[in-house]
Amino acid sequence: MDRKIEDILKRNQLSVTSGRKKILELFLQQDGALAHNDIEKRAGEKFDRVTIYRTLQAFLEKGMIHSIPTSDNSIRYALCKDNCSEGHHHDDHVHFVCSACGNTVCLEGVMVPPIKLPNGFVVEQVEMLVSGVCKSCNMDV
Amino acid sequence: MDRKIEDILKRNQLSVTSGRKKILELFLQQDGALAHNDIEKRAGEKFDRVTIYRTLQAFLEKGMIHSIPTSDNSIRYALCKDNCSEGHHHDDHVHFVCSACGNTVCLEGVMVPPIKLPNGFVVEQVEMLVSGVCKSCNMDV
DNA sequence: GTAACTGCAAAATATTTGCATCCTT
DNA sequence: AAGGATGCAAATATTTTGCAGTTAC
Repeated sequence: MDRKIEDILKRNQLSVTSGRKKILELFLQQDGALAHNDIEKRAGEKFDRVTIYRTLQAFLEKGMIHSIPTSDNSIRYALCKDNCSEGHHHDDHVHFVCSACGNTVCLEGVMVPPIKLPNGFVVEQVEMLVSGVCKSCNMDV
Repeated sequence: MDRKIEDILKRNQLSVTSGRKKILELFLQQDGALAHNDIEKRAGEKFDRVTIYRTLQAFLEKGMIHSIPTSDNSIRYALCKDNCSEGHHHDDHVHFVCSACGNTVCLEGVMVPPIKLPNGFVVEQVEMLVSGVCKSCNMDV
C-alpha cells in the first residue's frame, strides 16, 4: 500500500512527503469523495489546514483528483481513475450524495447519458449529481 | 412589473420590502443564475451583505429560488418556475455554465434524462450541470 | 401596535499569502 | 546543495449571530 501511494505521487511528479502520503491514503481508503473538512478531521490534527489546501490544489493540478460540486457550500474531491490525465478529465460518471449518511461517492459504473442542447451551445463537460439514499443506508433500515 | 414582483412576494408570504423587491427584480431581469456576489455588485451597494444572505435564505425556504452547485466555490441561485412549490422542487432541467462569459443559465427546455442506478440506491433528486460555451458567446466569435 | 425586516457591529469560519525552516531529491 | 514542501503568523474573505432601530401590515 505504501509503495502504491508513493508510486502515484512519483508518477505525478510530486515529492513524496508524509502529508501527501497521508492525504492520498485517505482517498484510497474510502472510495468516496472528501471535502477539505473531512480530511482535516480524519487526518487526526496531524497537519496544518494550509497544507491541506495546498495539497489538494497540487493533486487537482496534476489531475489526480477532481472536484465534485455539491449543493451545500463544500466542494468535495474524489480520486480520478487512470484514464484521467492532467488537465483533461474523463470522469463522466455519476456522483451520488447520500442524504442519510452524507457521503459522496462516485458511481463508476453509471455513465452520464448523452445530452442534446439547443443549437449554438457547445458542450465541454457534463456533470451529473444524484442525491438520495445510498445502498448502505438502505440496508441499515 | 412592480406589481408582478409584489405579487410574487405576497404569494410567498413575505412582506414587501424594498430590498426584497430589488433582489427579486434582479432575478426576473436576467433569466440566469446569480451568486451572492453578483447580487451585491448589481444592486449597486444599496444594501447590506447580511440582508442579501437573509433574503436569499428566505427565498430559498419559500421555494422561490433553487440553488445550483458549481465547480468553483460559489453557489448560484435561480428562480424556480411556477410548478415548484415550497420544499418540493421540480427543477429537473439542465443547468449550463458558460466558460467564456461565466454566466449560469437554466435550460428550461432540456430535461434531465432518466438515470438508472445500481440496486439499493434510492434517487431523490438529479442535478445536471453542463459547462461549455453558450449561444451568445458563440455568436460573438 | 405587533411582528417582521434591516443595518450595524462583532463573532465565527474559511481561504490565501509571505516567509523562515525543514525535508526530498 | 537546491528546490520544493511545510508550519506559523497574518492578511483577506465569507458567513453567521445578536441586537437595536425601522418598516410593513
